[in-house]
Amino acid sequence: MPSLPIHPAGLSQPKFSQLNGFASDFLSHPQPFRPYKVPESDDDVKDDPKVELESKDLWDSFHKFGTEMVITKSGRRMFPPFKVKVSGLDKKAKYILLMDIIAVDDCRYKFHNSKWMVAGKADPEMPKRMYIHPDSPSTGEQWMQKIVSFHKLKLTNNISDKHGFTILNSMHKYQPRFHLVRTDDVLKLPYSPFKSFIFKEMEFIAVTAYQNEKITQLKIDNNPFAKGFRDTGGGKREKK
Amino acid sequence: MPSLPIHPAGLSQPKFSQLNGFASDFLSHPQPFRPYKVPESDDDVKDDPKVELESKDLWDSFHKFGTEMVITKSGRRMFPPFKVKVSGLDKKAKYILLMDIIAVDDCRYKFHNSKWMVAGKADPEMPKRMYIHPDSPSTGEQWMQKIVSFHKLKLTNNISDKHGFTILNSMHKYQPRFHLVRTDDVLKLPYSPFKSFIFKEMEFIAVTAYQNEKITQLKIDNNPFAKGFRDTGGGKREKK
DNA sequence: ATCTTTCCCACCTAGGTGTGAACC
DNA sequence: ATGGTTCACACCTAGGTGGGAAAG
Repeated sequence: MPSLPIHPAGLSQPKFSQLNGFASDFLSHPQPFRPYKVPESDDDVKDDPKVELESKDLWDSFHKFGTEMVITKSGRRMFPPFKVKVSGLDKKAKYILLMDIIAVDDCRYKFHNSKWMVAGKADPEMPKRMYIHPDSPSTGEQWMQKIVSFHKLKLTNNISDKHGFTILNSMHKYQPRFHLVRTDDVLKLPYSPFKSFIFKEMEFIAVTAYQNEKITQLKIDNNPFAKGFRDTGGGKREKK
Repeated sequence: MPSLPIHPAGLSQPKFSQLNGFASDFLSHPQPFRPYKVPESDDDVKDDPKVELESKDLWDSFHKFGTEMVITKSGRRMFPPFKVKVSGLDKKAKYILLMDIIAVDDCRYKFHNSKWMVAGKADPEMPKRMYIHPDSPSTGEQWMQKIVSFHKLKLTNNISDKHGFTILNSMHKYQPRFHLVRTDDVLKLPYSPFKSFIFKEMEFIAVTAYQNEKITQLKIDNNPFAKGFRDTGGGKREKK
């Protein structure tokens, strides 16, 4: 066997990526997590995680009118993007950061007379996937160093989706959640201490086309990719 | 501590990513690897890795004229991109795949009278970084499933580069190498069995501007991002 | 003078937006 | 008739090309 002199001049941390950062199926059934802190253990006095939602003001301005998120067959990102600042982690410990999206209630909605109203019982929900942040696992120090972004998560209404996108029902209400798990390996996820966070202002209704024009305008005004639809300056379209 | 019901409906494999897939500095000094196969051990009869260079014909057509790779301050990809098909791995074992680029000789070159000639002794080399494939570590099965691409590697001549790009000397000759390490953790890299591969047709001279117009033409004809410079059809430029 | 490097540019690829008509 | 969904599209962001003038 030839033996070349290799000099690894610097090596990075284990991360998640590919498959759009999404999940495969070897742990495809709901599993309970162990509580985050077990008083008897020595391991858990080392951190006290705090999580702050980025662009809270922007989320609030959407939430005020009733946030809508478009879902498409080919997959659509959320806007605003879900980003958090994390602090209070154990710098040396490894963490996996995840998010998922759960149904808020058992209702189907409709937008009638400029208002969202209950329109019956919810359709059956598809099993929800966990979106593991592609940098996972990383040390507490690395997570706290920069803003953690989940903007690559995609939503779809295609129940046959093979990309690993999050499948939602149109005209149903959802709540994103954020999970912080202290572990160095995905395989240990189900048995590792964790903490979960919910930001009420991130609640939204999934739609295939925007219902509330105030929401449409907020998207256009704030999403750089929709700049082409702005009245002012940059865009080429004029309001009539 | 609130304990939300989490259902991880599928979890993916540990990967590398971010920092452009590049290295940080906690293992920043050359280290010897253990030989790939140790006869006394049980662990090593499980695989017999084979590696095949993708687009070998394209590499050959460049190599025939003397491949040149542009290096810039802001970082430049290689073209053709380095891609391999891997086979003969242990499906269940985990591997980390890496590449690096080493100086071929101790010479500085110049392009004179349409030929590359030695023009003196080489300039001092910067320490070379290992580029760890962002999907690392993954199982043999996953690596063999699809073509493994290192196209995101970037070359630079900026000795102060902070991105983790590979720093090369202009007008010097280089040889990319490919390394296959059987391990599930970067931290174990220096002590894990490995195998290295070299493709002679990937040898190149680093330049800040193309010297051989035949190389320029091959790049334009084959790199999709240079389509704008093609004479034929798609492009808008006309040769004069 | 000659050779090499730098910078901005037009021109691409790749892919994220809401639109509005068509479809169901 | 109504309401929800789909699709091609123009218009963006983001970033990978070599050219050519200017600089070193």
